[in-house]
Amino acid sequence: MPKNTFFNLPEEKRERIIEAALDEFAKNLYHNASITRIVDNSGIAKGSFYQYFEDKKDLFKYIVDLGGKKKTKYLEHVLTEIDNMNFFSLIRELFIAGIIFSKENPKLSNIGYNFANSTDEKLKQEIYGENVPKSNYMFKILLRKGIARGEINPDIDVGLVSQMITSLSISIIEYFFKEIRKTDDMEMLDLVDKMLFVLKNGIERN
Amino acid sequence: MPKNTFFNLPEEKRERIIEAALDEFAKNLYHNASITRIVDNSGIAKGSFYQYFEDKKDLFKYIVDLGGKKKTKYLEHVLTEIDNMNFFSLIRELFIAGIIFSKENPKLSNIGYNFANSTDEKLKQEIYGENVPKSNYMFKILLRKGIARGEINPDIDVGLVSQMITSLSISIIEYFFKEIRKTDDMEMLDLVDKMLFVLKNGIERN
DNA sequence: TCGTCATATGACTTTTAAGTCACATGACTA
DNA sequence: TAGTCATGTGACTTAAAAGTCATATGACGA
Repeated sequence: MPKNTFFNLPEEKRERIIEAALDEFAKNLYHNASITRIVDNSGIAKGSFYQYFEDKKDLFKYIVDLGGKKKTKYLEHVLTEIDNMNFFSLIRELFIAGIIFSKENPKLSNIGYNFANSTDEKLKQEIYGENVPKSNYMFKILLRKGIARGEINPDIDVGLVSQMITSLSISIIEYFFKEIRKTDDMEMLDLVDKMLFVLKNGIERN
Repeated sequence: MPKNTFFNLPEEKRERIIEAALDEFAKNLYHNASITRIVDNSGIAKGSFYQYFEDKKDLFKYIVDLGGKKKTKYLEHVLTEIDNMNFFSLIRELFIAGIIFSKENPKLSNIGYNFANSTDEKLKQEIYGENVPKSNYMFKILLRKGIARGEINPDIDVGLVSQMITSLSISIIEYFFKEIRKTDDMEMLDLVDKMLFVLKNGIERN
């Protein structure tokens, strides 16, 4: 947790520091990111930084947490509908919310994605603590509900398929940024629907 | 390219250096990996290292290339069958070959995977040069052939689906290591077939 | 006006890395 | 045997990072 001094700062200054940190951590993985550069780019003194944060990890955890909370905000309205919508509609809304989050918060999204994929398990433990994000787990629950309701083929391997969907949910964001970029939202919705069609029906010609 | 001195080394010593480099680069991303540790762990002097390699990048490129060539060896016998096998059999063999490569070369596989996922485009350009691996592209070709042969639903978005398959081909390796680990090969084949079933038929209950 | 306290500062210390270089070694040649 | 050349060496140089600390500032209350 940042120190009180950080939260006492005038908002404009706090934003400047967060912006510089987002830039730095979006461009560099944790170990390669430089506090010196963050400090230079936000126009504060090195010493001041350590008035606001315990250390580099403290800042990084703050940023990762910001991202997690913000992403949760994008997803939560979907998850309240969990008992009112069928499986594929839920997944559709989750994918869309995920894409919009990444579109509106590209740096936060990038930082979270890179960190989640990093292999430094010790650092992950320190940063995530109890809050390890497990989208796998969420999809497992949704799949089980879907099977119970008769929407999903009960013969599937739920563990494997939830991993597949997790991986597709990331993949669609990558594809979106790589191939579509400055699109109108219609194209994005079209992409999501195409992916869901494949997930529903497969690609074999019948 | 390593210098001639490196290739003139007795095999045992060369292997020691490669082993130490694999360890280091598998544990740490490029920027965080330490030549000093590689040198210590392989029992050679710092100065000797620079007799063998131009610099850190030279070694890393050599290791990444090793991985690429080795992986190609695992895949190439499948690709010679491209006109004799149907789409799903080809994909099946490619997935299996990929898993076996990762199983038999976990460090090389890890290094390649992490590097391919890294965001340092400048470094990627320097390391890959012309040889940027594009498994997407391979799947695109296979999909087009599959559509031409009437095996694949012609309405799919080939670009999107090839991205999906690329992502699944990585996902299955992750799942294999996470959930199955010390398996007999039957379990692995079962996993591949389950994933392919979903890709073929989707998960919706009919 | 004076004193106090939270905040601001940047030169400094320490650590760790990549890469260099003057010199050592030892096998093979004339 | 003497000389040469490829190879081996580790202390050294340079660079860049995280984190520290003695000191400065300035707002506010008495």
